[in-house]
Amino acid sequence: MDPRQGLRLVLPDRTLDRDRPARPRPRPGRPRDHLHGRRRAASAGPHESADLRRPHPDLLHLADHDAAARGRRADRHSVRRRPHPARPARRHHDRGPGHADQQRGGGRRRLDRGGFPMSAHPSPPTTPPTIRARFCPSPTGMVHVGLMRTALFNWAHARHNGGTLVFRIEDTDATRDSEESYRHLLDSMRWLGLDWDEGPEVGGPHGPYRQSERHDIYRDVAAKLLASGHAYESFSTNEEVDARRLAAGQDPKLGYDNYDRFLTDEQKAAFRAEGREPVLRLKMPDEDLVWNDLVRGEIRFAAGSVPDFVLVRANGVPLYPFVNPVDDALMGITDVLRGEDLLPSTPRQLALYAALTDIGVASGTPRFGHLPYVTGEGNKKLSKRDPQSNIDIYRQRGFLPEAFANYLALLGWSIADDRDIFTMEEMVEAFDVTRVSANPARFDLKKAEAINATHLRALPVDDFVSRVIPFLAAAGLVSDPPSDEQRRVLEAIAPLAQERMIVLSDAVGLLGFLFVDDVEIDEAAAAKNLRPEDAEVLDAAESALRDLPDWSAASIEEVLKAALVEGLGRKPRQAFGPVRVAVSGRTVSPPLYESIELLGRERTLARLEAARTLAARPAG
RNA sequence: GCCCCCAUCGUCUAGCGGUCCAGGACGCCGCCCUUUCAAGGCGGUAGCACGGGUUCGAACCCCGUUGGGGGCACCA
Repeated sequence: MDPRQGLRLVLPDRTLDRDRPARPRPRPGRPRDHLHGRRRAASAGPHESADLRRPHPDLLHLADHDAAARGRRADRHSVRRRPHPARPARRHHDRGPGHADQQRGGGRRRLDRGGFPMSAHPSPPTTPPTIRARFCPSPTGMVHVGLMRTALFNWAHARHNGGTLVFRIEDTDATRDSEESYRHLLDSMRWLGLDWDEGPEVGGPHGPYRQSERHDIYRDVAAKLLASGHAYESFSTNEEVDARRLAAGQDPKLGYDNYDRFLTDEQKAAFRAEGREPVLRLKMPDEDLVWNDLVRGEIRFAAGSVPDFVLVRANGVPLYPFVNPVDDALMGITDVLRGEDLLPSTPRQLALYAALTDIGVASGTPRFGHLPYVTGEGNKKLSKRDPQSNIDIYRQRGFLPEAFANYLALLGWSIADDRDIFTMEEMVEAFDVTRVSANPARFDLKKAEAINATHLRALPVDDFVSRVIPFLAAAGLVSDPPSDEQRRVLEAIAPLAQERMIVLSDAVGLLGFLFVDDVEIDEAAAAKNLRPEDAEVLDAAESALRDLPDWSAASIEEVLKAALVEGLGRKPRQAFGPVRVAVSGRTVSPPLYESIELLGRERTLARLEAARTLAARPAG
């Protein structure tokens, strides 16, 4: 898509006028809602849409929002919330005196709490806006499990509410971004089963969806912010700021001191004459910045605690804290679900949104929800350095995407108090951001494996077979597609294999012996079960099987028991151990008789013979 | 240093002021089943960080302490 097109679509003057707050008749329900968000409407649960979409006292919501922006007490203007029909709000996060009354019985975690972002106008909407969530990673390096958990929750949130998921690529940092990583991101999304309604490769009305193609848009918005007085040019160097703070007896760590807000034209001209180019900073409002976090409740930053921040570098390159909200605004994002690490930057975004709304670029402030960290060993957040954080290793080991998503979902969310296995569909049906936990969650490989094993066992045989084939093929055990004979063997062994596997790649070790001419016998297994005194077992087994007329698991079991247990007087454990190792090369295998049946007489006898030779060797 | 977030078994969680001497899952331990390994069945282990309030009643609400984490860029 042509970058200019996006610019034309969103930034012409009439667009700016369209939603001006001053205008008497706003348009609460956007026409484009008809294009999107209808997809899942039918599958949305019976009650939650009411919660999200019911007509609401939007004036009060607006007051709510504006109060926050103005530093008044938001709660004073809030409405008592109607309890959720199915589930009342669960906690009260409000802090400080004077909040309790407002919250009692209502809770602050209802979705409608923060007001409808897109309805910042003084007339009740006839069609409540649909939810527009987004996922906007930057394509640097490998794909992180925490990142995909964020993607999952955004996806589930959008799908549950019959909303739209926008996928945007934040590739403004050319030095770190790579095309390879971009492709990898899309691929990982698709592997996990997360689809998007707007974004790369699917398009949409708010493109382009890669920031690298949107520079003109940012330039334009920056100019408007400057012209309207919301932003100003700043010439101070870090050294100058530090010096000023020191001189005032303050800690330089306080950061920028808003000094350049008050520069006169003469001063600016003087700086330019020196050859200095200004950065563009946003003028932060002089009030508390407050919002009602979807997962954490009310969060407040005191007025003056956040300095004026840089929107655009001196060299003209726009920065993430500027570009991200601008895109969200232009793309009509209503719900921002992102990592907890971004929480401290939210007050700046709130201020930016207020400015963008004022100049007509945004039509309100979205709801924010800050998802807890995914941590590794210890309590540190899982870093990109940690090999455990790379989603590829799970995929390569043969985690099922739906099982991995299931586990990821458990990192901060639960479907019920007595259940933790579910499908993607069930997650969509039940997902409620408001019930996402605020505590960091440790990534537990053991649990992830257990969840995967459960999903694996539940797979229909043919599904299991087709998923396991690529792994066997990669190991050179079967062709892909497999031959008829290979398929026959696979289908027969599948039910027995499924309950012995944790990940798909386990099939290589577990089933390999069925697809080769000669097994390689594991040394430890041989040492344990192919000793000289075990030779008699192999002999007896061989003669019992040589002329067995009916080569079936049942007959094999019958003659083997007769020959080894009754004939040799061995305990079952001693009787079948050597045979198992001879046949499969390992001490652990699928059930023996079925394995022998599938192996066939010829290979079985040959392996018994070969093992016999091995066992007869003098120990050592 | 400043700001912010978080706090229930080892881990992930349920808990929404009485139904909780706290429920589920993973892990771990034991038993049963059993040709191995699993699966399955049964049982067990283990937790409300601490201190003050509020209340007839607190895991739950408030305050504080402690502990953990994160953020404080012309990175994203």
